[in-house]
Amino acid sequence: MKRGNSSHDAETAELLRRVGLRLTGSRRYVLEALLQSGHPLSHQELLGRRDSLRFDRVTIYRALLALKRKGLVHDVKGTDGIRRFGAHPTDLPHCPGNHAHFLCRRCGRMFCLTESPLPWVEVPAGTTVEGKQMVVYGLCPQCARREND
Amino acid sequence: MKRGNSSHDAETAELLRRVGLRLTGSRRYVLEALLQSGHPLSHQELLGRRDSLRFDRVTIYRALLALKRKGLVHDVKGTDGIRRFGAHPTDLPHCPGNHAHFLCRRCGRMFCLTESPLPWVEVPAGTTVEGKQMVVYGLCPQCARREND
DNA sequence: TTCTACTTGCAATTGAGTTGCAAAAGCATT
DNA sequence: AATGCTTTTGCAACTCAATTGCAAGTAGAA
Ligand SMILES: [Mn+2]
Ligand SMILES: [Mn+2]
Ligand SMILES: [Zn+2]
Ligand SMILES: [Zn+2]
Repeated sequence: MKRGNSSHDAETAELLRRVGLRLTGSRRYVLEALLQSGHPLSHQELLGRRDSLRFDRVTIYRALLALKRKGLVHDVKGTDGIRRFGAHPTDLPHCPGNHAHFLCRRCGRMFCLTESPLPWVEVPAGTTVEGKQMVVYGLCPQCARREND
Repeated sequence: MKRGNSSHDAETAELLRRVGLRLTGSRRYVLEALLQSGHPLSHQELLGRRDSLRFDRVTIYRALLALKRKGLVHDVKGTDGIRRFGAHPTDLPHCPGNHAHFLCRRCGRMFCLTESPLPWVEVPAGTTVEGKQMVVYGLCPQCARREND
């Protein structure tokens, strides 16, 4: 499968191989996009990115699920009901998304708040905790400026 | 509009009046249900509760929105994409849902973790924070027991 | 009782995400 | 470079939460 040649191209191949995933066009594209974008992306945002290199919607979903299952990306369900996926910065060995995320209600962009690790949470005895997520929402700096034009 | 006579009946009327909402059957029913249930309820859970007293799905949605707008309930969007609403315990004067919530991935019940207030979160300069939510997910004690039967 | 603004029911619609299946492609092997 | 097995892809259909428009009904004030 043909690919555009971009900065993380070799890196994505190496990452996919390392976790035992086949190197396919959609996976390289999605992982690449998540690495380049400085912030988590929704399925919808991933669909429209380049005019060449078009994949089916379902294929993008399945690529995301594969990357998630192998721990290459983390995901957050926003207060808007939309799931966004972020690649882990490759310099940090294991940052499995255990930080808060900010969601702008106006532009819909999500940002990792990597400086805000999630707190320990006390749960009732017998409860099994499998994960947690925190979403802070409001207006990003850009949108806050426009709001009071 | 006819109503079942239950424990919080007078209380709901008083609450609705206090915030300037008209006393309608659907609002009294929804608020009552949220007060009685010890945990937040989804729209779907609210629909099936009694056989008498049937309201349209959309009416239940709109009742929830009204209660939310007036601050009588708080809401959380679960990692399963379903929004759940919880009444504020009336003894606490203002507990606007600023605590973590647990969501069981098996039975779908959500619980308020009122002992875990949400932490302060640092955001980039210029950002406007309007709210935040934290969802801890896994298995509730009941479901955890059944999982290894 | 009357009036009016607000609320409800119904039908249609949006949009995220999932499922089943046949065709296509990755990759290890010959 | 061809073989063969397994995984992945594209397509169409589907599920399900939530929203919208509008006409009919109702709460609450006068
Ligand atoms: Mn993140
Ligand atoms: Mn709560
Ligand atoms: Zn924004
Ligand atoms: Zn459970």
